[in-house]
Amino acid sequence: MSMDSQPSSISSQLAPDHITRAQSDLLRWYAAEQRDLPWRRTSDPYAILVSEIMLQQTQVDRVLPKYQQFLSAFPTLADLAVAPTADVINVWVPLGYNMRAVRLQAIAQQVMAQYDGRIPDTVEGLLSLKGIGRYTAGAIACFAYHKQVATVDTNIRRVLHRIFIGVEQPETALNDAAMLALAEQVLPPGEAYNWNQALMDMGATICTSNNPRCMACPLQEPCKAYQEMSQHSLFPSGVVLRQMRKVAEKKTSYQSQPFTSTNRYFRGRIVDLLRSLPAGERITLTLLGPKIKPEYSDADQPWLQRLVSGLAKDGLVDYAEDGVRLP
DNA sequence: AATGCGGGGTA
DNA sequence: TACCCAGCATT
Repeated sequence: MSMDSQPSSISSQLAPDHITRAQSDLLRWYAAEQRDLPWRRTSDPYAILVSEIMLQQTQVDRVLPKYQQFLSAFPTLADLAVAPTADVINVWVPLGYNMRAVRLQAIAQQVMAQYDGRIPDTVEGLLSLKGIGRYTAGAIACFAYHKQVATVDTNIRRVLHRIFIGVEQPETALNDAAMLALAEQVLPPGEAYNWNQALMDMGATICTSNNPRCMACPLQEPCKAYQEMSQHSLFPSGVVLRQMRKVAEKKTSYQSQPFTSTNRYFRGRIVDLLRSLPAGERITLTLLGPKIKPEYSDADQPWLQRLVSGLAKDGLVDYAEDGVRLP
């Protein structure tokens, strides 16, 4: 067999006892140390959906209060589907990535229309909803419907790499398909829910990106990265990882403009300004400009118009002749 | 494969 | 300051 000249299947190199050891160690740790999170106390697919959209690129601590507020404002999928979009955008502050709010409501509307109000329970069905990618689809299938599916987010990617491959280096990075294959290979039968949650708890509290607490880690023995680093006396690991990141970053380093001059910054300013207006009220671009940019001049009008058009295209604002407002 | 998209917390 | 984060869609 000469088929694996490519490292296309890292999982074929994994020893079965290595896998089972990592599984039992991590599941035992999770049983004792798991975080108490509200979306782990429910299997309401709608609540899980809300939590997963909020958690995209957003830390748990920041989602916690907003999760409760959002469910109070829109207790069911049907409530969310018929709510004014402006209300949804208003509740979203300050989570950021405001398009998520619009897409979440669009998902609710699509599920009402196409799925009789029932959120799909398969990865394939979930992927048909705009705003739900492979991670979120896997998470909802697993956490709401207890399907035995693997799913890979940034935490799980990092933790699996360190346990089963070693310290992350540019050459050892797996592409998405290979990483998902690894995640499927090591998924403990019948334990997908606990395993996926455990990997994320591990990544968030012990096996962090820059400064992992390896000395407090319950997987020292089965962890390839730990063995690697201890062999070369590379602890404390945070120093090593940060150093490696610096080297990797050198290649792609570029001079970026200050955030407060970016498109993204001003989009945020505009939406935030519109949120402060009385419900339904529009504001003209001429009045809007100086409110989001102190040194605004007439020459900036085309710039502002492009900005607002972009927001309208994303469904974040309602842009008409006589001004702009939340949709 | 690269880019746009928010915002707050942290070293 | 720069980096980080339960990603996704678009190009």
